[in-house]
Amino acid sequence: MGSRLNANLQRFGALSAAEAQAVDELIGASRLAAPGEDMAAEGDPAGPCRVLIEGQAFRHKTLPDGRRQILAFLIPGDIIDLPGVFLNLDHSVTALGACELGSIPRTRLDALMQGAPAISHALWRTSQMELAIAREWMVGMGRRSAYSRIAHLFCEMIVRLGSVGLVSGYRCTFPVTQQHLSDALGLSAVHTNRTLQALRREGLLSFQAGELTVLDWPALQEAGEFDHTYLHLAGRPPRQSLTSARA
Amino acid sequence: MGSRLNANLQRFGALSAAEAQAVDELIGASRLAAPGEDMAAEGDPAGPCRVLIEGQAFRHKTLPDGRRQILAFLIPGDIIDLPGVFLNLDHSVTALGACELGSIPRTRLDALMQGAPAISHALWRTSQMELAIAREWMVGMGRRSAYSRIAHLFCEMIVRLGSVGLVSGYRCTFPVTQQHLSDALGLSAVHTNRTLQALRREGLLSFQAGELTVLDWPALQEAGEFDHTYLHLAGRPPRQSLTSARA
DNA sequence: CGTCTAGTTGATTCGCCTCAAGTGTTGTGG
DNA sequence: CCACAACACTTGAGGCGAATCAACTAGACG
Repeated sequence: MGSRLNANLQRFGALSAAEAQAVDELIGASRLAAPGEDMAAEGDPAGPCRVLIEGQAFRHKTLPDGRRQILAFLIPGDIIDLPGVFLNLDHSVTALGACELGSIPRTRLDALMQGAPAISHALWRTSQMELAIAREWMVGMGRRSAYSRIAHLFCEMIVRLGSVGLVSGYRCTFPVTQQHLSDALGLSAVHTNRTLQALRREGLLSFQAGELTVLDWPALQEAGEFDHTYLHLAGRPPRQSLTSARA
Repeated sequence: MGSRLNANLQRFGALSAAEAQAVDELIGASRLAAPGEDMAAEGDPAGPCRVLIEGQAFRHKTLPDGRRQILAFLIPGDIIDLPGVFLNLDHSVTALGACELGSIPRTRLDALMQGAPAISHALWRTSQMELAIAREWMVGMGRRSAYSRIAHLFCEMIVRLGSVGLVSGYRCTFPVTQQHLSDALGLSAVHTNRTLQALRREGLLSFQAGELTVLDWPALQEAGEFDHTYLHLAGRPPRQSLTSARA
């Protein structure tokens, strides 16, 4: 369903029925990506613009000696190649679990960005939201403790996944290993492990086998100094469970 | 001179003469900001879109207890309010030295983003470049040592300022205190001080009174693991001095 | 069953932080 | 012209958070 893209673009404000339909028609053939597959690599020239329809992925840079920094997690509805549309890609994108990808022809995209102001604005907003998330990550890596950082990331994923209907009962799929978490937060795997244990011990969450369950949402937010406003999702922490297809 | 904006937008690719003129005519009245003045604060609603014509500034978030994270440095030609055009601002912007600001009416901006593909694309590229810089900062804060991070930031500023003609002889104005550097890099002021001393001791640079001079550009790049490609400036490290007005 | 990967644990080390003074410079008012 | 703030920078001492090194366990898989 391409309408995941619609769900994404309309998180900030509704599109008209015609526009929404135009968005759905954007997406051509979809294809699958296997877990761990590199969907894009550093230096790739501009190509088609792909959308993550199902599954999760991450952007990352890996240094020559193996150190890796994860830059963003992508969830259904996110646009993979927005950076690559205008500049050469300066990082890689790898699938976490199995992914389904949609593809938008460049000509169609260009046409809409020129001719459909509402869609163009929606694309701008998603791009600025990615920047807003990056800024919050910088605050975390620069100024927050490991404990806070981990809590904050989990809060963020709950709200983001919730906004596209992938959270129910404070539970969601987040198929990352502790090593992924470490690389996203700038920590060692050992320290991430111990800190995760502390979060579990305090009863804030459970996290195993790629499934995250928040057990004490207020406490987790406080631990992470989490304030959802930077996500610009009109204050939509998961109050009631937004049960959704195949959550 | 509004043409600083043109210099910025055309760093990636030329605009036609007519487009360049349209860009220059975008900017209405300019005004001055005093050193340390907050030019925008967290939570500000969308307003006019301002451009930094002269001087430098920085984006930052300050936490309730006083910890501060600097998110970006803005240099002449940079657009201050790009994040605020589409979403409420989630951070503050403060002048470093004295600044001159130009202002673009929203209606004019919207019209150009719809009607002038080349300008619209140039805006997209600047936005994606800001994201690219943010990503590189994440790599630094997550995975690089204090020594590397400082070196990297200085390399970045030299290349960015060089791309708008504000570097001559590997020397540029960068009016930040050690505290600013610390807040940008996620370090304590004490440690920044000691690490700066190391960089000076090794003869890589001099940095005092807001003026940066790179004494050993190859060594500084190596120390910072600096690879300019993420800046997408067509590999323009400052070879020959690009002397410029009032540099 | 061996092998692989993810997670866990302990011991040790170190990069960076915090606290606490002290220096130098600038600006300001008496 | 001299206190004296105010600020940026510097230096020393001590401590903690997180890294590193090194096993070891447990489940998944062929």
